[in-house]
Amino acid sequence: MLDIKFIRDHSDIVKQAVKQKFLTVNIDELLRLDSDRLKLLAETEQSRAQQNEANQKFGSALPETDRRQLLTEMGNLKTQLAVKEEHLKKIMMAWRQLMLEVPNIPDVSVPTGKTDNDNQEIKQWGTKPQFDFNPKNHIELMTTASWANLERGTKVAGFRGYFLSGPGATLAMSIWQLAWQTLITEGFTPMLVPSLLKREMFLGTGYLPQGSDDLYRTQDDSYLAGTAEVAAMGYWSDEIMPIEELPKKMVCFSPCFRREAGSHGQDTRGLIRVHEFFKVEQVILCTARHEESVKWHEELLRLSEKILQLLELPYRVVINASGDLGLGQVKKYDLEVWMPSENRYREVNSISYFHDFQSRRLNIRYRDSDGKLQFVHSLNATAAATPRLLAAIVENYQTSDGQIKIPDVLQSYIRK
RNA sequence: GGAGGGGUGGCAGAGUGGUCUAUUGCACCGGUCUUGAAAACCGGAGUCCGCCUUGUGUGGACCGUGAGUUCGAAUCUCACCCCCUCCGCCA
Repeated sequence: MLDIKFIRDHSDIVKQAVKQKFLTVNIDELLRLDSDRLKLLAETEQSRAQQNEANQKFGSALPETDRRQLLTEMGNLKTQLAVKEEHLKKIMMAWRQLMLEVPNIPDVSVPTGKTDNDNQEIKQWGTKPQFDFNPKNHIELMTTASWANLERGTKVAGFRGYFLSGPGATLAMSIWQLAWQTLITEGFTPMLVPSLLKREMFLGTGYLPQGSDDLYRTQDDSYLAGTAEVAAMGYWSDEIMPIEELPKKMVCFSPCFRREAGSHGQDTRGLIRVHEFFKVEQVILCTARHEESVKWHEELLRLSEKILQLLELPYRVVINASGDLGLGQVKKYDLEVWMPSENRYREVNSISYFHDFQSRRLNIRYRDSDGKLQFVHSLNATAAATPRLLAAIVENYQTSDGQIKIPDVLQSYIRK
């Protein structure tokens, strides 16, 4: 959510952001509603002031005739007030709805473009493996070695279901461990967070109202989170954080659920796109300065890269195009790992910052050195998501006889 | 799933229709006293929104949330959420 004052004063910038993100939010309509809202607000508040004044008189001793007259006057006032309040309530509902749809402003360094085709590559790291044979894809490699079982997966869980077993299962856990330990060493607080969450947490983080197709909802109207970020942010909602807590760096582990509603035709087999996976996620809350956000954004990029580097996986860094940004994101880097079987890079990490877009919705604040309340800035980044990352490892570490080497850095997490 | 008790400021906790500008205590900030501190005493404090003459200004809202009754609700009614105690079921 943006500050309505900012929207009023910089409607051109906001409209530009709507265009850049290829959204359809009527900012002029919002501004119209807003001025109606303020006008009605002033009127109802004036009526209430009269009401309060009359209440003072009722509290004191009053001659019976005066009391009668006042009762009649207040009865009329009540009727008028009820009409205004009803009107105000309608306007407020429409206003809130629109406010939730207003996107955050992309940073100037974000390339304008509609899809991930317009993402801008800024770096490549590592050496793509050279095979003197036709590299197999992760599905063939893993099912042959009984590291994964997709038939059982779909039998039990349905479309996009999977089992990991044997070394495949153990390796997945070792990847979590690698990310987990690496980030704890970097000063992150480890957290296991819930995934079954209240609706308001999704509104607060910007996944609702527009993303409802991508979320699983329960019969109790709670939702399954697609990332630990939702719970980690919700943890601090409606709180005033002691300034000493900032920057708050959290490393969170959780199962992640995604309906993938808009991508039924894509990656229909294998472990790249699944409904249920596990992720180690980095979340940072920092003080409300753009330079702070940028600093921690670069730091998150460094840490996410570090994990891929430890795994010695060839990858590239891209800046996401404006149309590929989420509603609240100011800027996002994706890390894409080289997939030999596809001869292309695939996204495994994304690293974003939001300024106060999320904290304003979730009401997460701190008191600055002047004693003023400020909304914190928030950022988050993937550290390691399995099984997608596992699939990348398997493909890059395959040998000519269909075996899979274990990355050196994971050896210590594995018994044999 | 059943029964009961609760939710009031940073914390504790009073308030059962108007005199509430929410009692009081603790913690906090300022002052008096003191060489300094403590104690004592005096005083002050919240958040959000609006308005203008931008001030030590002014109006409104905030007692879990939302509706309702009323001229008027922390207080009465209803629904929901959350917490506690006990019972049942279960990992």
